[in-house]
Amino acid sequence: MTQQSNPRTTYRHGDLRRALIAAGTELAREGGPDAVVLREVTRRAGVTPNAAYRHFADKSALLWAVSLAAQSRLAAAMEEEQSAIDDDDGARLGNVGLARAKLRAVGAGYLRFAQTEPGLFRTAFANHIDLRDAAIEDSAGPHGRTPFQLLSDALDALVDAGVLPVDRRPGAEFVAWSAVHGLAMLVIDGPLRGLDADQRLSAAGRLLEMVEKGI
Amino acid sequence: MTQQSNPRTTYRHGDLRRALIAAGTELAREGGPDAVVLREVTRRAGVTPNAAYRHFADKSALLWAVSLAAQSRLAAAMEEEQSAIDDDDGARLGNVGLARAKLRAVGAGYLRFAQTEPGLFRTAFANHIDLRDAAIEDSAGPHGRTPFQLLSDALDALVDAGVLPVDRRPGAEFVAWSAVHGLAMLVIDGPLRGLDADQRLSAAGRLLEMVEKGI
DNA sequence: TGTACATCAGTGAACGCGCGTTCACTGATGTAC
DNA sequence: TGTACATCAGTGAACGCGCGTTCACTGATGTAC
Repeated sequence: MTQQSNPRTTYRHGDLRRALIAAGTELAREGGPDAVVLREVTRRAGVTPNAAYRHFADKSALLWAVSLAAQSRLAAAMEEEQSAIDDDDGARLGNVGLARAKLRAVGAGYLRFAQTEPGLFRTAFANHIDLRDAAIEDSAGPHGRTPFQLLSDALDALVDAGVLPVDRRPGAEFVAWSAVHGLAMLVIDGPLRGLDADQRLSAAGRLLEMVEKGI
Repeated sequence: MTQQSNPRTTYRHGDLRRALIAAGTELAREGGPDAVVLREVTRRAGVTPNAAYRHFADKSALLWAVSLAAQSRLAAAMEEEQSAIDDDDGARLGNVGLARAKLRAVGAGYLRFAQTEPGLFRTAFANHIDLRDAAIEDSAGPHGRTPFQLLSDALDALVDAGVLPVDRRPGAEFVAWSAVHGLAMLVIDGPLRGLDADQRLSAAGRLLEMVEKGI
């Protein structure tokens, strides 16, 4: 687990920057953004605290990098959910059904990630980062799309399929995102924590239904 | 501002518990839950740090009390928004319109509070408190209803008015709350921070519209 | 191919800080007689 | 009404802790000749 168990043979580390982000991500996974403590990160990387300053200006720069990594994993979870829709489904559902399914997958992936990785989820939103910023390539998933871009893509597809009127497209990502994000927050951190898996799934289904109907 | 400017003449404070909660609430207002630091709270109350231990078991008990106070203010903001609907409106809108307006006011009050008091808003949700717990009277607003109860009341009224089918009532608070909570979080803390007042208002309107249509 | 040397990633020790919490105490208040 | 006393809210001093950050350093690496 720790780098200590796999000790450096050389004086130099080799890829400390990556190792620090990895250790920080692991800490974030376990305890959210507050758990990303510089000294503990370096400890896990098997390195002196001050070594981190060769790679990051300060602690907040490190946390920022960890947050981007968390966003990237969120994007990956969303893509994964989408790719579970295979070609057969596509043929069966038709253009309209497929577009709906893709949007639903975006939301489902988002909610699944929040529930299975609450620490990373909270870290992704920790530093007041603007997720819409497409320039931040480190926050993208396997296919190079950020979480926000994946949502936008799905909404665009909904317009292309003729499901969503063009004049309702602007601003649609805000309300769709809000609904899904809110449920995620209430379930992992907030007053809906008590819900069991079934209740959560049904709330998620009900919510995605509301988004489809009300958007 | 500080108790120092209004120094105790007596050895005993008189109402330290209340004063500590007030100071803690002020700190939460300024910087969210992390700003509620025991030593700073006592400093503002003009009292030694250890004096707090006469009234709270430890720091987390103090933060809990502050969080309840924040929830109470949230409830007050929601009630305030509702009471802006006067009798004239009621007569004009009719039963159905009034029920809709009341629900909309719940959401609008929630969003307004999040935007004008982001520190308190975040503190209200800080300690993994179950907002549904009706027994916690300290979190209620002026009329003795908690935020969750106000939402439930509004949804019940929607059923009574025949707007919301009875069989869609169960679980409705989860999705309605999620949508509003999500927008609040994204706007105050998250990626929608950049929105100006107009954009926020329009996003809020659009969101509440989605809830009404999709619930 | 071998040696001298500049580079710069990581070391080791130390700093000041503010935190939450504990201890034995003091002295204002309200009550019993 | 006046005095003795128990109560307990707030004091003063101190603790150990882990944090982020800075300093002058060391020694592995890659490059120039």
